[in-house]
Amino acid sequence: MNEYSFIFAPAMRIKDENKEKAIREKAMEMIVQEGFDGLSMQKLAQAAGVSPATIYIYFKNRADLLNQLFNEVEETFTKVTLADFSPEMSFKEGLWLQWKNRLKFIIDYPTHYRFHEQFRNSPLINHSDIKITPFKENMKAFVHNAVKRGEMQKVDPEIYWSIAFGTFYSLVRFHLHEKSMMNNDFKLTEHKMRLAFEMMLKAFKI
Amino acid sequence: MNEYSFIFAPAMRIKDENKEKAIREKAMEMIVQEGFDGLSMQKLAQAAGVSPATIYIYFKNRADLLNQLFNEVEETFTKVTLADFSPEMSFKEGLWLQWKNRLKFIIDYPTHYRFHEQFRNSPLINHSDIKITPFKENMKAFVHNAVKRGEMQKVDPEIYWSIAFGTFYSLVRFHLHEKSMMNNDFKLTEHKMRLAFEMMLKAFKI
DNA sequence: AATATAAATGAATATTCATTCATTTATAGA
DNA sequence: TCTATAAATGAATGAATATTCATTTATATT
Repeated sequence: MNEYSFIFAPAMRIKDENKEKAIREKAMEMIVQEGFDGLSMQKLAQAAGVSPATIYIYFKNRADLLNQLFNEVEETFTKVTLADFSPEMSFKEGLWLQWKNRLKFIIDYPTHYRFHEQFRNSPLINHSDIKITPFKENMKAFVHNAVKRGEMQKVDPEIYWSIAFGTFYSLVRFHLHEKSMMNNDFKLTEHKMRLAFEMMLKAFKI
Repeated sequence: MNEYSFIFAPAMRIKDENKEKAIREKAMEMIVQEGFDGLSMQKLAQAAGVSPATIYIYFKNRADLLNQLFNEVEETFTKVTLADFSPEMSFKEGLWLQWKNRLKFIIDYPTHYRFHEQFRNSPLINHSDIKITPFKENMKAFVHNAVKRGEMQKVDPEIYWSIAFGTFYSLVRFHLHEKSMMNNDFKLTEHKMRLAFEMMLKAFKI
């Protein structure tokens, strides 16, 4: 299949997109539920209703499968997180939108999020910085504007990030797994998130 | 070997404690470097300079090894973190000591810390709440006292935790791995930690 | 020195793994 | 309807896996 298909008119069986989708989804589910070593190609094939050999039509090998999944997740994450966002927004408004967008991603794609969490620092992933560049650009410009307008004090980016998002992600962890710590049933509602958000903001006051 | 050994005078070859220690250490290193599936019993045996069968003298099986390692780490963590700490301390002083103690743990036992990070939410671990109870008791009393003395506003424990420690652990992640985000060489010095700490504290002001 | 005990072992076992390959199957165009 | 093409497959391969077991080895006491 190439751009001259219509001229040379090849006749070929087309790929069944449902198969690839099933493989991707089941793979993520298995990894999230049983960890990376819980994913065997044969068990995955069975779960996806497919022959083991079929997986190798869509993915070069196990490592490639893993990397494709990871990249897919990062792409979706960036898209959801930057929705309606602009670096020109006021510090408070922009940061709150970030929190809301991120919560949306976690609620809408919980498996993706947990999968990403497992591999964010894994040596098994080829972290190709390129993909998250637009994201970083946006965040950098956003902070720059906020400082210029005197809406927040100037700090190391890591400190900014840790207060603004470290707090948020800790709440998310309570929401998602840490049932044993503290209370046993913490649900991160928008209301609770707002409470934490208002407190966190004070840290940046000049 | 039991408490009546001296009476019945058994004659037996004694365990070589260096062997167990080598197994434990190499196992953690291998897991941290290559992930849980990078740990095979035969490779571990080789790395520890021991026969595969020897591992099974000290550990019932692979899962047991993992659990023992995890428990060992949590024990050390609790000890280091609670050093010199008292729930009677002022909010500011107590929280700062927590940050310092935790940083000390991470600096002194980086492998332990990374190992713990990998398995904190893993289904492979039998999380036996019991172990961290003294720790939770201390923290609960500490917050209770601070609220009573009017040093901080009363908030959900998860929100308190997320601002106070979510911020800290995010800094630690930058320090330990996230070389690709932001600047490429963030070193968490006590000075930078103090800057972040002072900002974070403002969130709790009444 | 002899002995009883458990530590320590290397080789063996049975299973599971990722990947390949010779065939078969479905389908778009002739 | 026929044909060329690539999708899809089930079975096979060989390497690696966790665990076991029949022996051997070291040593504290007699």
